[in-house]
Amino acid sequence: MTALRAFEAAARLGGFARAADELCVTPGAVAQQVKALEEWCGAALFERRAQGVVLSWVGVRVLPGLTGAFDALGAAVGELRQAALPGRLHVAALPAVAQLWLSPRLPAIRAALPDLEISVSALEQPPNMAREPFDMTVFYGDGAGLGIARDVIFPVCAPQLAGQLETVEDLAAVPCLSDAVWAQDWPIWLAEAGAEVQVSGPVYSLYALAVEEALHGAGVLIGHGALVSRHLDSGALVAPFGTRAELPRWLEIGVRDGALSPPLRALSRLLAGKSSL
Amino acid sequence: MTALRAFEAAARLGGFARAADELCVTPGAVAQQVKALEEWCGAALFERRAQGVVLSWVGVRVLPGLTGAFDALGAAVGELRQAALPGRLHVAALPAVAQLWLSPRLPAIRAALPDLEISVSALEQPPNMAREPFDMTVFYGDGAGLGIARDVIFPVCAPQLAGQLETVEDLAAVPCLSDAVWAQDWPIWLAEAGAEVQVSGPVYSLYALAVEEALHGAGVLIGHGALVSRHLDSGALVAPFGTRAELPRWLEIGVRDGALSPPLRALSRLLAGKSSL
DNA sequence: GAATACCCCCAGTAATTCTATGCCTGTATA
DNA sequence: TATACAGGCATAGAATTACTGGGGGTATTC
Repeated sequence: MTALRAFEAAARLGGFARAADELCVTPGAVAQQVKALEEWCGAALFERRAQGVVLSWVGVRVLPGLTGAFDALGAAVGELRQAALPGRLHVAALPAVAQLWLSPRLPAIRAALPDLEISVSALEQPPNMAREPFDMTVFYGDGAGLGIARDVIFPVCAPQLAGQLETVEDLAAVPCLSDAVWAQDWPIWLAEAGAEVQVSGPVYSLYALAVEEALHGAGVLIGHGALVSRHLDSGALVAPFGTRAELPRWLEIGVRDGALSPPLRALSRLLAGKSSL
Repeated sequence: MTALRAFEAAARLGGFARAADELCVTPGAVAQQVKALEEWCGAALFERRAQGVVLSWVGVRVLPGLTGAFDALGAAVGELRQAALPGRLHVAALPAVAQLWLSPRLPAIRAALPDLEISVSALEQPPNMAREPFDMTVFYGDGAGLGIARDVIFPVCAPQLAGQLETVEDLAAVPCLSDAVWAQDWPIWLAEAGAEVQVSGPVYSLYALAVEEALHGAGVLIGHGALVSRHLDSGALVAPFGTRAELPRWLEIGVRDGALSPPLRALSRLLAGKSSL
């Protein structure tokens, strides 16, 4: 059973490490389960190569059925959760999105939809909606989902720091904050701005933390439109330069395939409709 | 996961005890799993009544999807086993059938189909083919499957004992062997024979054991046609009376729904074709 | 009014699964 | 050519999970 899950994930994702990631276990655990399954059925499911594993013929043959079965199981579990407590919604979002975009909107949404109980989980990677018990996701994606806003980046900083920034080249003289997983943001924007200057500064593992530091005047942050607009509106942050770089990705809402339940439809409408905030 | 299995079985079979039976665990284990699932999803899946449990509205709603998902999983596992080792067949049969009917036929079948590796498991109850990894079952059923022979019962005994049996009433004077799960055999046959006589004798939990005892002259056994015909042919047992009671059930072969693999087709043809033996 | 057939609860135990570690192999980098 | 690195293997011990076995309760059945 567990072995089937491990095999399905490894086969679908093409590696034990990735499967381990999805299943939230160590690669060793996946390897063990796959090996147990191979012993049970008496045939090799993968060919082991130095650079990873590739599906054997038997594996190729059984993967579609297995994937379909697990998807059906995931759908049944989702149906169970919804039938049990129709007003409960569970949203998964990138930590930065959850804290900087979703969280400020929740009070108004909870007031508008008082019968809903909305839970939020912060995840680094978008979950597999067909398997995990989430009702909605808010992540940056390639535009396949329900788009909220294009991701645009531009430097932002506390107002008192903006006086030091006359030209783009002045950035070399101040700390330039950035996020670890979005390490390319500064180079991309600098290229867009046509600047040759090298910038440097502290790197944060949590974007919200970098925003916090920028609010306190710790440096210039490379801001993401949707995540800093609130502070731009309030004046707590300002954008010292006019140049904006558009990234090829959108902040978007994802829902399970199939019929949207009324509460889910109401929530997604509220979230998508307020994109201009 | 385990909880989903437990719930599905309990809901489908209408009781924790029956589910426990199918899953080969104690009823307490099923109750625990179902309770855990109810706590996880936050709604009652069953209504507890004194005479058992009945599905709640939520339970009714999610059962079909869950059953379908588990069936799909079972089918995928079956596909895996077959793809891994196409020549391996696993037959489930009633212990008596396995020992007295199937086992004598296997040598000839193995000779005819040398590429097949045929395993046999003795089970008291027919397994759920959609879930358990069996390729074929041989049980007594109501005629829905591939019938082999109608179940007929009649007394049989060792030849030296037959001399003591002039009339049906003489049965009261000799030990009348019977099987624990087929306790009604003697009353049914006696009613068919129109006799008022009361018979008694040792009861066996294993029909094959009762046959063995009858061969040794320990008493008169209520014989099942398919299970004693071999000994009647060899003369090791004789039927002292002409009356035969036909039971409303047939010895029959069951296979998974869908396409029969060539090895399975060959095996079922051999087994069904040799029913006259 | 016993016997039966269910299910509930709890504590201890048994089984499974996971982590942690060191090792190996082939690829990519310097 | 040397060196890091990514991915998988193997084992033992640890943690989690699931199961058993006991006692108890409540309706139906004969």
